[in-house]
Amino acid sequence: MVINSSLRLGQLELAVLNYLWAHETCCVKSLHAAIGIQRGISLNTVQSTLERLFKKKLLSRIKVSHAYQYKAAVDRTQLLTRRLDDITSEIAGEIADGQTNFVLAAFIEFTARLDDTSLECLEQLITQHKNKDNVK
Amino acid sequence: MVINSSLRLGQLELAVLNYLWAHETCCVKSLHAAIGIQRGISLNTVQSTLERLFKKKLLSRIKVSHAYQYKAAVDRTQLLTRRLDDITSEIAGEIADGQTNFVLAAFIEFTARLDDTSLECLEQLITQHKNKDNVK
DNA sequence: CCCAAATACCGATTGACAGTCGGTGTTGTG
DNA sequence: CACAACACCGACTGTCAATCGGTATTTGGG
Repeated sequence: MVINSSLRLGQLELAVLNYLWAHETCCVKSLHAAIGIQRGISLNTVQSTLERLFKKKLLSRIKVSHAYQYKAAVDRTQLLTRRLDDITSEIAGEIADGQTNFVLAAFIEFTARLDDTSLECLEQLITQHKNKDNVK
Repeated sequence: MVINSSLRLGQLELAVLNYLWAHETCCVKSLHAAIGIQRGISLNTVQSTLERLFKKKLLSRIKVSHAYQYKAAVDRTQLLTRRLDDITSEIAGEIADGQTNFVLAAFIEFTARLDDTSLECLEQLITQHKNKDNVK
């Protein structure tokens, strides 16, 4: 019995998502051509991975004639936000009030390492986000 | 062959870390008393988990008479920062220049959900971090 | 100095899950 | 309506956390 609903993704699953984030939509065959062949894996393997991702609600699909057309159901930011939820609640146990500072500290720490302008960029995004709220 | 050096931690491992973050240092026995007994697991299971965490360099230990005294080798913020590295590079493939905006966006998104004052708090931390750099 | 209890360490087993693919069922289209 | 293209199911593997029994080791007391 695992309560942990944490969204664990394998390498192939991530590769599929990355491809779909860059290419909007595609079918199993072209995905296999794009990321499967170079890995020496069969079309069926790609197929299974797509089905797993579909069951996880990370992909949507519509049937076009024979084949499904797959599309990412979440974007990078959404998935990353979900993963942030996962790991912070793992590490914090519960995100209790006032216990969130270490999370923010890690954000700053991480952002500062990216490059020289990242912290400024983060500040701008905060300002933008506040304005968005006001407009609402 | 798995290149993925990603730091995956199980629930018991996390529980151990959480306990050690709150209690500085302790031995296997008291850890078992604190978090093992209520789970109905044996002392050996706790022991194995501690060893696994030690091998992962997440705990340090010193021998006091018979028993080791274990201590967290990383704090919450450090571990979270490492996990941030993991998941962002998973989701981004490579963190290329200029491709980091979605990460910052997720940080903002996540922070904004915490509570009303979190974004202000984040701004303050940014300012503090900048000042720290200047002083250096 | 040696024994027994406390403790560490090793190995085996289980369960979950991604990756992998063969085989079979289904379904449009010529 | 038959065939090709595709989806779906089931099986097997590898990895890793969790679990614990058994054995080696160490130390404090007699």
